[in-house]
Amino acid sequence: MNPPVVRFLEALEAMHGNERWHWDPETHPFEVCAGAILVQNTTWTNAERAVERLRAAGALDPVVIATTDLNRLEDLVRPSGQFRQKARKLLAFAATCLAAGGLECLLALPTPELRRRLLATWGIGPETADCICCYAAGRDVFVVDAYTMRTFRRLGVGPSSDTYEQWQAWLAAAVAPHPRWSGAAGAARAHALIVLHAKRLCRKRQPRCGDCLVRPNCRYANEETGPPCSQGRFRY
DNA sequence: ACCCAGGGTCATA
DNA sequence: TATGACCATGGG
Repeated sequence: MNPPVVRFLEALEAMHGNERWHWDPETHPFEVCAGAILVQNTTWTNAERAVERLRAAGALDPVVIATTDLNRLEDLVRPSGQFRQKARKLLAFAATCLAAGGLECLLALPTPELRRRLLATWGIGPETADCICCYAAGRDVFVVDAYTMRTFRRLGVGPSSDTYEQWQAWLAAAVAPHPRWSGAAGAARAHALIVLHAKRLCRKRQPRCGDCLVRPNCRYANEETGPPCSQGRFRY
């Protein structure tokens, strides 16, 4: 276990614990999967528009997706950007579902096999696969994304080697066996908090270090040539 | 009028 | 295996 990392997560809980996260446990698994694909390299607001359009069309379902005309699908997911690619990615994921005997069967597979099948699906890479494992299948899998790497790099901690797998293993080792942050629920909670934190305070540009409880322990916030930190006028 | 966002694929060397 | 082009909408 890595105490500074655990303390960091506790601080995130204090700052963002009351915020709502767009994938609560009752979100339908297919909606989570579609969202994970549609949010690739875009903002959540754009992805959410596409999800709502799919919902309105009754297309948050692998069978419906698989039987929907490609042009129609492209039109539905247009607001998420890269709509031609993403329409094909949804089709490919729907095919993976059907090949497994349905979404429920796919998500019931053992984690290694589930991850293998997701990664073998065109359009699904490590991050999207782990997002689905964690939030749709409820597995003990850490999601590594741009937010995760940015916040931990700024904090001044991280794996020695800068690959996706190294970050993932480092995170898992950093929290285990802490009951609150390890395990499936812990991994999901930690990632959700990191995303909220990176969006609201630890932003790429104009980070609001002045509002951040972690500031005393953050390398980035205390650099001599300091980042442009705003002064605190933000309440928790 | 820029610039970039919670990636992934493909071509090239 | 490493790097870069490409995808494309919407918000700052």
